[in-house]
Amino acid sequence: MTVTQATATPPLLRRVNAGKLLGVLSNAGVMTGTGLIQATGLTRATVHAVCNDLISMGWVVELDPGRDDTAVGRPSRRFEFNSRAGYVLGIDIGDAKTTVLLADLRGETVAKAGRSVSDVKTPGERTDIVHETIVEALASAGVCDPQVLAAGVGVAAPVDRDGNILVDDEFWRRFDAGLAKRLTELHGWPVLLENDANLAALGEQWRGEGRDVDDLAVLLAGERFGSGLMDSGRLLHGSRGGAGEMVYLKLVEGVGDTHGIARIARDQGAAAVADPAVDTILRTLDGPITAEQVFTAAGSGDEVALGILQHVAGRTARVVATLGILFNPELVVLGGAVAQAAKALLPDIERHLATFTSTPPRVAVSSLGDAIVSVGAVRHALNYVEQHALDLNLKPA
Amino acid sequence: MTVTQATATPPLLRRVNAGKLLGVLSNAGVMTGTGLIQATGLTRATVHAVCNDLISMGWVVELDPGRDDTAVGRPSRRFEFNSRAGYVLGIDIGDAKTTVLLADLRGETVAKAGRSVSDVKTPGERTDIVHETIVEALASAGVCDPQVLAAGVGVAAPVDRDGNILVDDEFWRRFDAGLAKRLTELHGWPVLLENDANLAALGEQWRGEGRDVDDLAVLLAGERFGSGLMDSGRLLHGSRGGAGEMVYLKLVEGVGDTHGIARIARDQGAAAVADPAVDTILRTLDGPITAEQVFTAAGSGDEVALGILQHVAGRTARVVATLGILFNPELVVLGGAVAQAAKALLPDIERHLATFTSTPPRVAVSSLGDAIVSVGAVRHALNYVEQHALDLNLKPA
DNA sequence: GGATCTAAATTTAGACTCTATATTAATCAC
DNA sequence: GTGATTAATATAGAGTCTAAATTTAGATCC
Repeated sequence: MTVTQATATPPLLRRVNAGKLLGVLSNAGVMTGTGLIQATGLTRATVHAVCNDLISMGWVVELDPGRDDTAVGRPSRRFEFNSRAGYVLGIDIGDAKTTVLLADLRGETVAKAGRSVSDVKTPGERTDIVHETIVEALASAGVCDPQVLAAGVGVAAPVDRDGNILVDDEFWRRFDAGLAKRLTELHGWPVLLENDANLAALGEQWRGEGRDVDDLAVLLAGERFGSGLMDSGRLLHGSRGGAGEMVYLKLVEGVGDTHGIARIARDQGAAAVADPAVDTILRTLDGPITAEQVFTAAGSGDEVALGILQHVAGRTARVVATLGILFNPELVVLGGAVAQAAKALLPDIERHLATFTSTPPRVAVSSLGDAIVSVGAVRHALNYVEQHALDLNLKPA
Repeated sequence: MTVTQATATPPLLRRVNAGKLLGVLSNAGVMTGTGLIQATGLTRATVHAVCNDLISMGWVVELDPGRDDTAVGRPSRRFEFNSRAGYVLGIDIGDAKTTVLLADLRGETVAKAGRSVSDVKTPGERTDIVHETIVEALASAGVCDPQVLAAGVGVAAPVDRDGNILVDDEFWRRFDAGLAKRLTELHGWPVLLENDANLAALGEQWRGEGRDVDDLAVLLAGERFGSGLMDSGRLLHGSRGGAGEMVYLKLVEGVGDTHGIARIARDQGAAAVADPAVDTILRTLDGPITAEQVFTAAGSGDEVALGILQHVAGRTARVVATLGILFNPELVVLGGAVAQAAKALLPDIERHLATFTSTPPRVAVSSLGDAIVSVGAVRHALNYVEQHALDLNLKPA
């Protein structure tokens, strides 16, 4: 048998150089030809050839010639990454709320939409709500589907490296398996599923407390503990997407379950009120006790509420300690609904933490608020776009 | 200012293709030109050009032309990875024993040497012993230092991604910091430090129970628990090399410290003997109780010893559970001195494990015995060689 | 032994991308 | 306008690849 030889000419070098140049341009501002020569080590001829390619593809725009550094000589050609060459979506499908962020290719938010979902019954209903929210976000910015290059989607379930949701529960499997496919059918862009805590870690590293930190854990600490783990800038998934799963907490002394800060505060607040022997401001409040009320009461000096927060701090410290010791992140970021309130707990958490390990991680509170997952989802989509930039066809508005 | 242009022509494509071809050849047997064309997708002209390069560099040898598949036509040129183009060392510097493995570039062991070290006092002494063991291994195979391309070295301390040992203890820091530098001075080859449990994970994935497993944890379970974690084929290090550190076990219910299987078995055996009310074969044995004796006694039906092993199994299951849940490996391999004995505990461990998680990892016992770290160290060195192959100068014997 | 067949090696031509250098162009200062 | 300066453009040349034509080494058949 005669072997037929390879047919297509892979313009490998050109591809490599185009990727390199696009990388430089995408996280720098306006750059001159000379600047690119210095940044990439390539020749001027090559830089111009590649830039012309990138311009014709739509990834780069050329500005009027001008001068940045010197005031003499022929003005430089000036190139800029075309951050409006396309858009990405960051979608957080939470239990109670679906959030959609539309961002340009620099990650700047262009539009935002949200829907609170109280009681969703079927996979179809859920998908519909997500779809509506997306349509709203796109419409408010005047962006149409063909301009969207990818969507990152965070779900509260294990997701493996390939974006497959892996849960045993039949209902959720049907819901989630259908979701990505359905959204792609409806809109045409690729849907990249990822675990919500993992996206939170991406978000924190990108635009949160974890900038320049490559070994990072994010602890979502609201109703239930969940964690996203990043080692050397890479998210951990484990074999079935289960990395970061916190069920082991039931084996941890002084923790015992995966209940988060809000839940514990609320439960203990309610328990205190239920005991007539306990004296606390909380009793004077209407309706069922909320976590916020406990934090507020502690802020105004209520001894019982303070005691609850002490307990919560100790408990949280144990959770952080286990993560900190086994994974050795440089930083653990506390996120979720309670993040801001948890700021007051930081000193206590750090104090407890020091009793568990002599090399504790830094602990910080997320400043991304409830956008922590959707911001990470945007980053996830951007990563995909950067990876596949030279294979994507950009469509003008 | 005029920008001077890049000077050197980087033969990037050729490098890429050479790497690709070398990769194919290094884990295949004899290959024909045609076979390489099919494996790489390159043209015959390119394949031959690159092969000629690799032959002149020493990485590949050409055999007499022959035919493998068909019996007609012109015989093929036949190429083979030159597994004796150089050698690597895998060194395990354990508490009690230093083991040195000399392997060829396919990883086949060529020589082996070991030294038991009872009481070493100074960093210098330790280095001397390691050096002696290396010299012995090299001599017994007639290999000289210039033929050695790299050495992987496992130590029982945190090691970061760059091979730096990070311990607070001043003594160990001096010892370890000096070690790599000193060995390189003495022998000339690069020394790649890595944590011993991490190397164990590399070893298991390469030649142990973890073949074809990319998400893997190795639990060294002898005297003290230690773990090496691999996610998607990559070892975890954490920010200060501390990933896999087990001190969190002091927070785990039913565990409480990092004592390993051997230590617990021995301690509980001794405690049983110390209690005159307890009836056990162990009492009839001379000298202090050892872990082996407890396992043997259990094998012969001693109730007390069986009870101890039950306890050890439950305890180990908790350790495996925490790793399995948080990190979600496909497989947890038990390694260390007790590995073979622990085989008997597997059913019990798995039974307990199922009570902690509904998706437990597979659990297996290492078959690499006390070579688990040194085999991993060989793999670590081979990884380095593969990575840097085209930059290394091969020296003939 | 010589013709014939096959598969692979070798040769040759051509395309592409890069570097390096020479030439041209645009702007400012005087 | 002239000269200095800096960058763009054009040109030449070196490498590396693909693709197609040609040659070669052995097996088979008559």
